[in-house]
Amino acid sequence: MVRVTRDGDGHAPVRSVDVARLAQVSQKTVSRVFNDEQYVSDEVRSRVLAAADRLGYRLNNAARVLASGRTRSIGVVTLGTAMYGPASLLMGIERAVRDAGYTLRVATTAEGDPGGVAGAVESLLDQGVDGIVASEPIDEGTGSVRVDVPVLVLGAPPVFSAPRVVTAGVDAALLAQVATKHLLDLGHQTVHHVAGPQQWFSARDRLDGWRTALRAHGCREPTVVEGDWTAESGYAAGRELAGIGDVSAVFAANDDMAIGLIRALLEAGLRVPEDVSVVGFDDIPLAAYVTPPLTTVRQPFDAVAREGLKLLVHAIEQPDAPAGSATEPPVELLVRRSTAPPRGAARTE
Amino acid sequence: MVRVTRDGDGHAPVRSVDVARLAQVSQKTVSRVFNDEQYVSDEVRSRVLAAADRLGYRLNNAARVLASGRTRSIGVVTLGTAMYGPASLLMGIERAVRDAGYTLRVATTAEGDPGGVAGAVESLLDQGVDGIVASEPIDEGTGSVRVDVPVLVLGAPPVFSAPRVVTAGVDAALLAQVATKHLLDLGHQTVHHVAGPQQWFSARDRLDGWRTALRAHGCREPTVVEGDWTAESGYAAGRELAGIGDVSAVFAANDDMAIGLIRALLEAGLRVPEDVSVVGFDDIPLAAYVTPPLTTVRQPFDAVAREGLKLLVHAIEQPDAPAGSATEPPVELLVRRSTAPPRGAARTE
DNA sequence: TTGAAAGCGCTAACAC
DNA sequence: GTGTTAGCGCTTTCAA
Repeated sequence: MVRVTRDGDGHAPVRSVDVARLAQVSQKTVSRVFNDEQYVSDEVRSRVLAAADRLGYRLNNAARVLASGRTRSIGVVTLGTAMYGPASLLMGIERAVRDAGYTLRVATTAEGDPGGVAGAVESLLDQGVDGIVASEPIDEGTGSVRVDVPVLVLGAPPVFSAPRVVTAGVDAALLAQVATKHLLDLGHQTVHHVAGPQQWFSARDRLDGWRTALRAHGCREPTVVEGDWTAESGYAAGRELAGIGDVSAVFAANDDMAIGLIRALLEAGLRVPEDVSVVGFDDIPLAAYVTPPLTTVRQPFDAVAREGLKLLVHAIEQPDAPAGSATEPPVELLVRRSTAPPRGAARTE
Repeated sequence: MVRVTRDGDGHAPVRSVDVARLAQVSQKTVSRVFNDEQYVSDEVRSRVLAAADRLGYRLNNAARVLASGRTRSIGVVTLGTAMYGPASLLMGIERAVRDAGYTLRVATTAEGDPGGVAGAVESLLDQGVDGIVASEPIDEGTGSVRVDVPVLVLGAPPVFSAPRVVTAGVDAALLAQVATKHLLDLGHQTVHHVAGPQQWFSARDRLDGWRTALRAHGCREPTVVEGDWTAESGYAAGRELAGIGDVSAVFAANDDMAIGLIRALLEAGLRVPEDVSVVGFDDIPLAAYVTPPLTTVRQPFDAVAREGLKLLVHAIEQPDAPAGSATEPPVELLVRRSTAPPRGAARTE
């Protein structure tokens, strides 16, 4: 199913001088018009625009970048996956970048790709960007990468050495704590945890939050089962937990794993939430529609991207001004139907 | 949660002449080394590399693009959403672009954004790209956009006027037909359809495939319910269908809507698949883990992106050679637990 | 195998 | 308000 259409070629490369000649003005005036500079009379402006339109003129970006030293583009390093979290963050970044008047360059890293983040950053730098966004970089233990443009790190500590490193992100530990506390408040003796891969900073934060909540309630801390964010790994974790026997509440580090987990519990003959309560993390669009509808905490990806980018653009455009700070987005716990008080209420099993 | 680190600045802009001076060669020789051209002795090459390394030299991309007229970058126009389909396609494109030795520029359109695709294409052209990928452009009825670089259209007819327009995509109609036929073969009298938004070509193709299958079996064609790809709209469609009464099988145009649909059926007291069978479309990673596990057809996003990009790169690099053609990916129907023979077997209700 | 010269198309700094 | 003059840092001839 492939069609190919051949079409006229031979386009004459139109430059600003050509437009200038036709409009009977200097080349610089054309430049002024196309940069929305002041000091151009309306009459000249429209003459230039008309000429440009007639010739099909388009400003040459490479020449502009070379002459000005500014690319007006921002590069983002992200994990090359369609998983809801990373993809949402990427889309939020794209929107924010565009709103700020920049263009976007993307470089992805595969998980396990050695020197992935560092390599991706190098490639963006080669392409020429005014700033870089590292979206949920995983811990590669590479020490730090030297970069000469401002960097925004989303969802991780500042692992770069750059003129300016700005970080933003939700307080994942706090969200995890809220999720865990919800289960504890329901009366569960303790809460098991299906964690994300521990090279991810956000996975560690969630684990920390879970642990904090348990300690605050003086609960014993069950062994953690580690997944890889996929529903499949959640399913495997679910089989493992179903085998243990005394599991009454589980906090999964993301919704996908929570859904896989629930599936495994169901297949093991356990009902959710009657026998086991499950809380997820992210609030993916499907969370409210799976069976049972999933209780979870929301990650405000858009807000994080927007806030972070504001800081980055500030660092790019006012290199000497102090950076502002991102406002903390509100915590949202969405209680749906996958959680309930433990069986037999206030009775120990 | 924002930390800012201030770091040394004052980087001297190192140019190839600086490297040349230090290595005691001409600037052109430095250029040769960095472009992996031949006719450079090993000794000179290593001297240049050493000098470049010492100075921290990095080739200026804008200058290179300006002088060569080639950007070695490809732009992609995509819908700015984290939905599984578009996001998967984007990730597949990114990988394919990188493998082909190009860099990626992204421009998104919001649905309903007037002149969205055309505007996004313009912006990519302004940035300078050697080729453009239109990923599932929706029908804007804008006639055609004039572009002077090759264009790859994914999942839609060639709506551009360009030197070369190449299209690739799965045969959505065929997949939809297979999905529908599966239900019919199970013994269902007819199959209802929850369609995607009809400005999407792929939504229309799925509708067409469904219709074709029904006709081939001589079935009556129930009224179509149109959703917007979200689980929420699938849920709404489910409530509507549950009200009808004689629905025994439904083909949803994507998995998200199928999941929302199932939720609504369940809430209306209908069991899936005992009372109603449901088939989705996409095979999202969660499909196998929701309850009940969803029968669906798989969209091979990666293969489509890879095949399409091969054609695009070919069109960019050999403008005069005939375009090859994409090999059709195999159709995959994944029968899971959301489909079964109708209640009461071969009996009309 | 290496080098010299001439732009690529624009913006910046300064005149008028 | 508008024009002039220099580059930006590279690749492309063409010589040597």
